[in-house]
Formats: sequence, structure tokens, C-alpha cells
Amino acid sequence: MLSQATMSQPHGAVRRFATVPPCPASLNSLFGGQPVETFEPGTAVFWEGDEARHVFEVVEGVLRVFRILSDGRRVITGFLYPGDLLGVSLKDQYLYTAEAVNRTKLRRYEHGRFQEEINRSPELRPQLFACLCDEMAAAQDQMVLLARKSAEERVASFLLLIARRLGGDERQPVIEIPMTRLDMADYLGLTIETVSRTMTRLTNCGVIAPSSRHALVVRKLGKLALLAGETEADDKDGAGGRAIQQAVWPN
Amino acid sequence: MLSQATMSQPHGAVRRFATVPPCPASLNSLFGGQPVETFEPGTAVFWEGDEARHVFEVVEGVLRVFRILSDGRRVITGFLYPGDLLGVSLKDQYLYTAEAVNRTKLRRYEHGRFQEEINRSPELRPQLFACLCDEMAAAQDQMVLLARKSAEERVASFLLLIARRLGGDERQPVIEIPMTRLDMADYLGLTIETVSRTMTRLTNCGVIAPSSRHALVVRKLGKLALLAGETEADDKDGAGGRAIQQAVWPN
DNA sequence: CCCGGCTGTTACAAACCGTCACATTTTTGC
DNA sequence: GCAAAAATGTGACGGTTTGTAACAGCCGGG
Repeated sequence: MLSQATMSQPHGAVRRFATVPPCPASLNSLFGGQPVETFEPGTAVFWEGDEARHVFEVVEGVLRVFRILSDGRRVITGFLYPGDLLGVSLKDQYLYTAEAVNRTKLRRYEHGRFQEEINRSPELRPQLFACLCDEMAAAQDQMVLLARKSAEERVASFLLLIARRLGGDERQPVIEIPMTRLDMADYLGLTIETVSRTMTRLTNCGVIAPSSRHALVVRKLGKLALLAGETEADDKDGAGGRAIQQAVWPN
Repeated sequence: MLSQATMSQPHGAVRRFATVPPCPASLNSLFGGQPVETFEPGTAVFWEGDEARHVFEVVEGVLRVFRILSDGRRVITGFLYPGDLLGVSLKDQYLYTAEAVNRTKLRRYEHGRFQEEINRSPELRPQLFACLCDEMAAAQDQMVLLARKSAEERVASFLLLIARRLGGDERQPVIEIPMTRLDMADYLGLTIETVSRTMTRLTNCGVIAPSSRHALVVRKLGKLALLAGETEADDKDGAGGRAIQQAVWPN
């Protein structure tokens, strides 16, 4: 079963199995023969409104996926990491812009052929379906974060997400943050100042320790999970066993 | 092609074709033979964490779909209307609670059989896929709303969504709002007071006019669209042709 | 018919976060 | 390397939204 706590996947951006090796009839194998294209930091893979001709697989690097309101406000709906798919759940045109955060390598697959392959293979279909489910679950988590979480909870949630993705099961994972503070802010629905201040506060509390500007160490993973305000008590770390009061909403 | 501006569809809740009549090989026909079950206002169809045994079709009434944080904060990720599907994009357990807003009638379909039908039919699959795409698009819209829109823009966006869903193409549609202010607040990431104040302001501006407590008339649809802060200029109403400054984000 | 509970509205003070400003660090271009 | 530009950190201040509270309106029950 797929892990549910993946990075928020935007529309059409799908996290695939990280643990399943590519076998002939897996989503992974589809892109195998395609040439690798490189995108420099800040360059767009496609723009919102472009005709959706291709599906992409992230081979290396990180992408940001966003939409922009008419007055310039930007909303990043997700970040894509190696192994993720981009441009799947679309019909005729992309609903968002995809841009390289750092130097990124992609494989491209023609959209119509992708659909055909999926349609043809009873093995690929459940994989794709599971990916879409994960994508929706991540979108839901993000809605919860944006609708009801405080600035501190948002930043903590974000760091926790990256820590779980990159840090494995370590107790004090070292995590890389390739995106800028502005990217984080536009992803979390905050300003760069608030992100900056909040991370400073987390540092002063000893929850995190800055390594370089784009990397840090999570010193108290359990504390971070508590600050993230999660429903589930993923409390493998013994840093604080707060009682979970099951919320029963009066109707 | 499906309309993109549908009500935000939560995980597994899919808006189907409203214009396509049920034909033997359509999603609509699957539920045809199932008995209709009635849910009283406030009763749950299922709870977050329940084993996902069934897929539902909304026949009549409105549902709210939500998640609750450990301290009681509630986030409504979407409302479901007649014709919508519930519980599709899930694997083993429901990720949210579904509750009847008003008296609701549903048809139930066993989850495994639903999957089989989809797998078997090459006609049903693209329909389901298109539904999932709409669902993701709606989730994205909601993320934009929650991340960057002001209280007024959120309320305006919500009213516009309902107006377009129910009011058809009328210039001054009468729209029903079966949900409470608390539901609206938990959907829009606001408090009931803010929702109330904002609607009062919209009334004073002449944009809307209250009909009853759970119904109102949209007097200036174009103005409402402007207040909603949409990217696209859906300016069929001549109520104000503000210049759209295309935002080019400096990288 | 009146009453009690629930929902919705309005006012006011408070909190959180955004805005503005500037110092500091890092990166970029030459 | 050096200077310019960009990104980041930090503080003071203000605005939007929230929280608290009181009141009004609707609805069902006695």
C-alpha cells in the first residue's frame, strides 16, 4: 500500500512507487526509453493554458507547480521530486505552470500514447489509479493546512513532509530545502517574512538546527510532528505523548 | 468537455456529466438498479477511518465532506450535489467523513464490484478519469482560494460557484444555500462571523440580495466574478471591464 | 400562543500575520 | 576577487481577521 503522507501532488503530478523496482509492466518502465531533457533553474517546462501534449517523469531535481492570480499572487500547489509524474490528470490543456527549482532532468512521453498504454494494460491501470488517489490525499492535506493551520503549524508540516520524504526513518534527519523562502511562502500561503521568523523560532526552540541556507537538521522530530498539528499520532519519537482528544462535532 | 468550474470535489467525490443522459455504458447507469437510502440532516454516511466498502451516488440532497484536526478544527473539503459520486478515489479506508447537510438520498455500490466494472469497460474508464480530473481541478481552485484570497474573495468565489451550478446562465440567478454559516466558514477557512459580515457587505453593495435565510439573489453576477478575483475574465456580464494585467513573475 | 434553543448578525477589543523598512548574507556577473 | 544584485533575516507598525459577547430572528415544542 502506498504511503499517504507524500509531498502534495498537484493536478496531474503523481508520486509513483519508490520502493517497487521498475518491471516491464510498471509505470516506471514506460519512460525508460525516452531521452532525458535538462531544464535550468527557473525555466518553465510548460505554462498554464498550454495545450497538454506530454506527460513527464522527473528523473532528477525538483520542480514547482503553481498558478497565478490576475494581480500577481502566486500559489504553489506542489513540488515534484524524482520519481514523480507530471501532467497526467489533464484533458486538453495544462491548468498550471511547471518550473524547475534547480537543475532538473525529465523524460517526456506523448500524452495520447500514454493514455493508450494505460488503456491497454490492466497492470498499469491500478498503479495509475493508486497514484491519483495519493495525489488527491495530498491535495486534501494541503487544504487542511491552508484552511485551518497557523503559520507555525504550516512550516512544521512542510518540514515534516520533507523530512519523511528524504530523511527516511532517522531520528534526526538532515533535510535539503532546494526551494527559496518565497517558494515556501507561496506553497504555505504565507509571506517570506513569516516563514523566516517562524523558522528562526523553531531554531531557538531547538526543534531544528540550520545546516546551510538550504539544508537543516531536524533535532526533535516528535516535537515537530506535534507542532504540525496532525490528527494521527505518528508518535514514534518519544518526545511528547499528548493525549488525543477525539473530536465529536455537535450537530 | 467537462466544465472546469464545478463545486470543489473532495477525495473520491466525483462530479459526473450532468448533460449526458444515462446510457447502458455510462457511470450513471451503474447505480440504476440499487435501492435508494435516505439520510436525515446531520447523519453520517461514513466516518474518516472507516473501511471503504462502498461507492455512493448522490440522488437527492447535499452532503458535506470534511476532516477534523485533533483539537476540533474542522475543514470541509467539498460539498456534494445530486449526480456526484462519493468514495471513488480511495483504497482501503475513507480519508474523511461524509455527512448529510439536509435530507439526502443515496445509492450504494459495492467498492470491489465498482472497480471491476471500471476495469472491464473501456467506455466507463475515460468517464471516470475525466471525473477525477475535474475533482483535481476543483481541489486546485480551492487551494488557490485558501492560500491567497481575502475573506471577501472567498465568499464571492463560493457564491459564484453555487450560482453557476444552480443558476444556469441567468443574469440574476436565485441560489439556494442549504448549508449553515458554520459549514461555509469551515469550507472557506474563515469564521462564521467573518462570513456573516462579508455577506452583509455584499448585500449593502447591491451585489446580492437575501431572499430567505438559505436563499439569495445574485444581482450583479459580473461584479461578483470580479470580487472573486478570478484569473480568467469570464466577463459575459457588462458590469465592469477592469483591465487584466497579465502577471509575469520575475524569476 | 408563548417560550427555549439554535442560528445568524453586529460591535468592540485583541491577536496574528502582512507591510514596510533596512541590515546582513549569499549569489551572480564581470 | 570585486561589485552589484538577489535572497534572507529582523524589527516596528498597521490592517485584516479573529475571538468574545450581546442581541435579534427563526423554528419547534409545550
